[in-house]
Amino acid sequence: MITKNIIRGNSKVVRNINRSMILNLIRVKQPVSRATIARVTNLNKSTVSSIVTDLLEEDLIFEQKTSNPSVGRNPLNLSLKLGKHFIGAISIDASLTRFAVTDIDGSVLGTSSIKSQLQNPKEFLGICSKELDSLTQKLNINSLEGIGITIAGIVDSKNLNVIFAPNLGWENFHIGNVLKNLYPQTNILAVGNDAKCSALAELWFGDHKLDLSNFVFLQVGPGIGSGIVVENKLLDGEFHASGEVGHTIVYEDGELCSCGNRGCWEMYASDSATIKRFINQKGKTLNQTNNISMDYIIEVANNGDNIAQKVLKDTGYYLGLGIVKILKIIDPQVIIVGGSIIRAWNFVYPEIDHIIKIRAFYGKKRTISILPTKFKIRPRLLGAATIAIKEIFDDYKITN
Amino acid sequence: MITKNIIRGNSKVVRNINRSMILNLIRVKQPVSRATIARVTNLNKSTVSSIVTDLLEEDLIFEQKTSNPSVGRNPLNLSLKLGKHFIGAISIDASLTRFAVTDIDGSVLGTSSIKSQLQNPKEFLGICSKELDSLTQKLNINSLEGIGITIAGIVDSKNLNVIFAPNLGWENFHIGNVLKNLYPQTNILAVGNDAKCSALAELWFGDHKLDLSNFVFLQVGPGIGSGIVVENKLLDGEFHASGEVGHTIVYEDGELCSCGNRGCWEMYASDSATIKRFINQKGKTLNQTNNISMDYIIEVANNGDNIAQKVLKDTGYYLGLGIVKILKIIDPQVIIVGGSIIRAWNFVYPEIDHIIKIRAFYGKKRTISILPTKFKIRPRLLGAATIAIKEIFDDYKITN
DNA sequence: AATTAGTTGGTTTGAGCAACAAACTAATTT
DNA sequence: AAATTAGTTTGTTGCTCAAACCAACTAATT
Repeated sequence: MITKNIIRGNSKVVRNINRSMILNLIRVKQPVSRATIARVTNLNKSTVSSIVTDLLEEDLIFEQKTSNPSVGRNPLNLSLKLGKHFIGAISIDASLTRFAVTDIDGSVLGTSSIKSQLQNPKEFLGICSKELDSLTQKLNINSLEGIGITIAGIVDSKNLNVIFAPNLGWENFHIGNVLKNLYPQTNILAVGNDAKCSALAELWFGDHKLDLSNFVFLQVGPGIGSGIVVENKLLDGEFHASGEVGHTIVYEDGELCSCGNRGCWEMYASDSATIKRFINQKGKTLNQTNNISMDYIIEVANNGDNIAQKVLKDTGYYLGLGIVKILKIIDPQVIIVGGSIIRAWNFVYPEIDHIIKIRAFYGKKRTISILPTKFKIRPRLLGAATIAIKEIFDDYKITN
Repeated sequence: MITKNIIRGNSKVVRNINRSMILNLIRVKQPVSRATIARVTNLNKSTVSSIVTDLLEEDLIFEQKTSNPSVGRNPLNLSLKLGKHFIGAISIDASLTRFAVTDIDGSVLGTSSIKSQLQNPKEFLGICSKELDSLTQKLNINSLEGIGITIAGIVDSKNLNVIFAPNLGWENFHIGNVLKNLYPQTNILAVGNDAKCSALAELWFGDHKLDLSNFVFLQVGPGIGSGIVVENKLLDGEFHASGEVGHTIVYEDGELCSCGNRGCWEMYASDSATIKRFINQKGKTLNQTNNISMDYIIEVANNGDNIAQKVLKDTGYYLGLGIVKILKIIDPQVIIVGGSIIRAWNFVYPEIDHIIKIRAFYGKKRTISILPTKFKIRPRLLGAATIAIKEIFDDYKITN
């Protein structure tokens, strides 16, 4: 229904919209002057000045003199003020739970990690909160402006509810209530799916040269997940389950998957699948098979191991099969890939590119970039920070 | 980039947002009173009155007395005013071009059709304009408020440019320029892809009980296309090519497709594929094979023909294969299907449903409806009207 | 070195617009 | 007549906007 989820306009909303537009502009284009902001936003100079005054008072930005090489009065450069507002990020995985404290520009101030203990989610969140507090204290930070958590599973981010996280064994867990108890003072408490939040992290803190607004983040790990961004917004899905690409079928009657079906994409292109193929093809030449990792395969491939190279190339081919399906349905600008596999990009990418060239754009004059993520820390951990930071910067937007 | 495509707020924008919110509310919930509008929109009563006065003056709505069973002054019911503003709709196909004139509620006042002559697109549009004019005159209508056109191909709706329409043999045809010449007086000239506009038609004029906002319209014809609606907006795609599902591969190394690849979905689930399978399985028992149509197959299936029934059931199975892929990526509320195949729904649907139950929601407690469209005229023709009507009703929206 | 014109950045002022709140009128039931 | 609901009128508030203004700089001229 067209009348759903529509927000009425009034002067306060207008102010918030313009405020967040200016704040985001400063974040992305910093340093930037009031005059430039007025030019690119089409807002009146006086309006910009008024909002900038507010932002300065809120300690979100600061002003700095510059020398302009051209004529005229020198602009006053505006930039984000760091060291004032801090964010706690938690990424919960089946095995490991990672922590980070970041500034509002996504820069990481410190990290730590503990083993996940998932039997009692409420209790475990208490342990997480202690770990995050100790990390915060170690960094001499008094308090956190917001806390973001990413989870490998289906999450209702609006109602802070973990709907279904089979890898964690959690189902219908109202994480929001627990968080509000642990952090009664903290205004911003945000939870999201790991792949979706990784996509958000790319949108907010990824390579700005890419000018991302429509793209897919593909998370390749033990399984395959994705986050789809359409016109700067996450595609959430009616039941918060969009982008569950790992179990799309690429080979009818293919390999049996844990989901009960045959031929799921992640039976071919995930890390588990790559490792399994490597072990199978190596046969008995391997001493022990139980600790073969992606890192190991990539290392021996780089050292000239033919089988490892073949296995990685095949993974590239399999990745391509699924990526083409995504391209045809979503038609994104770019696909960004995260996971161990990107460290084998030299083996993997040519295969992906090849299959895309054959299959994706018959008759159409276009190409697409498939790029590895450039983040230094796990995208899902930066994603946890992003989903909280987003609430500081983002407000309503006007679209058509 | 987050700062792209953002519109600044000011009082004019606010007025337009609230105006279109109220107008759409009247359209969907009519008849409805000012008081009710104020309640559901949270707008102030006086604001509602002011905007309603404007809409009455513009002849878009009218007022009617009612008797209220409860206490208090009786509300004045507001409804859309019909018979004032008319829309011309054109749907251009490889073989046939259809015309309709509709009112602003999407009700069809008259239709006609001509053979498509696609060699010279500019000339053909001239012929179309004459046909539409004569239909308009026949209906005693003076002028059209807007004209909408749907095309089987990739269309840049913003710039009114047909980028690539292989079935029509058109490429990079700036249809907007031609239209502006033919209709210099008409403010609203809109062009779109047929499947996408069919989805718009479902959003605007489909079954309101469904409360659609996230769904996929699946167009099954000689090929398979789709239109994806996310939060009441069409997913357009970076190159306007989203939803091109017909050439996603369902069988690796399957049937050779005209696109050069093997195993494309439309080689199995389209009408052409269904007809081909019917002819093959009937073998030499058919007198002539060149005029076998979907209608024929459905008719004999209803009359008990086992092979026809089997062929249609198989089409249902194949449709299911591709639908599951869409579900996993988009996670819509509903999928609405259009095309001849829906007249065989009793044969087709159980197969679709069966494969979805097996494949789509492993471990998750949910279901999804796959429904046939309920429109009386071709969805793509109503879609052509919709894309023009949309411009009367829709303006900027505030979202978050 | 001093002066003046021109240019650009940013602020102040007042006008205009739209939503809002509160007080009002209107019409109906109990 | 009292209560209730619908819709209008009036004055206020908060926003953006336009234009005039001040500030600070360069470039050209004296």
